[in-house]
Amino acid sequence: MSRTPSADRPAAWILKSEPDVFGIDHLMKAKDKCTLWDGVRNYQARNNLVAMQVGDKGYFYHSSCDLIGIAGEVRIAAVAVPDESQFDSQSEYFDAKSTREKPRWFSPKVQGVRKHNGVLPREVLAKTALVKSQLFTHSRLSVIPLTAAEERIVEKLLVTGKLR
DNA sequence: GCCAACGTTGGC
DNA sequence: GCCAACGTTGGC
Repeated sequence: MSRTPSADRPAAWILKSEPDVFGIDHLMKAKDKCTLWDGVRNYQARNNLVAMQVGDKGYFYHSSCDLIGIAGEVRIAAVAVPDESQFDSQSEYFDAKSTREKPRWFSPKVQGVRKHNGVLPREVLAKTALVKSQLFTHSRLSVIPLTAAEERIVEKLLVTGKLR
């Protein structure tokens, strides 16, 4: 996986999580507001996690819940390291085909920046050009890159108070 | 709880 | 290498 600097890199990421399991509140209360983003077991999402660089911006997205949408902002605090849970036979994320020499799954360190003053609902995002983003075209992908134009749309919606 | 989308697995 | 079966995700 190459790490080409700036130009064609995403302007921001969307990180999905179920708030009942781990939501923005959990992140903001964590030590240093940091967590290792583990448990992702999808190759496309994995590739996105590995492409993340320190300082990258992300949006914390609540999925599979009452109020689906963007709930906060995060930043990447450290590049991805092998996801420990893949080696743990007791873990639900255990992967028997993964080895320490050749890990399959990786976890960047994600730090909470802020919890928004409400949730920017998915249905609001759906009314914008974001319908063309992978958030909508790849509904099951849990780690999603945003272009600069897409990020601007999100920022605008946040500023204009489309929160619920 | 249902179901569509879609990624993964395994038989051939 | 194809493709049917199966499992999972996630919106509704």
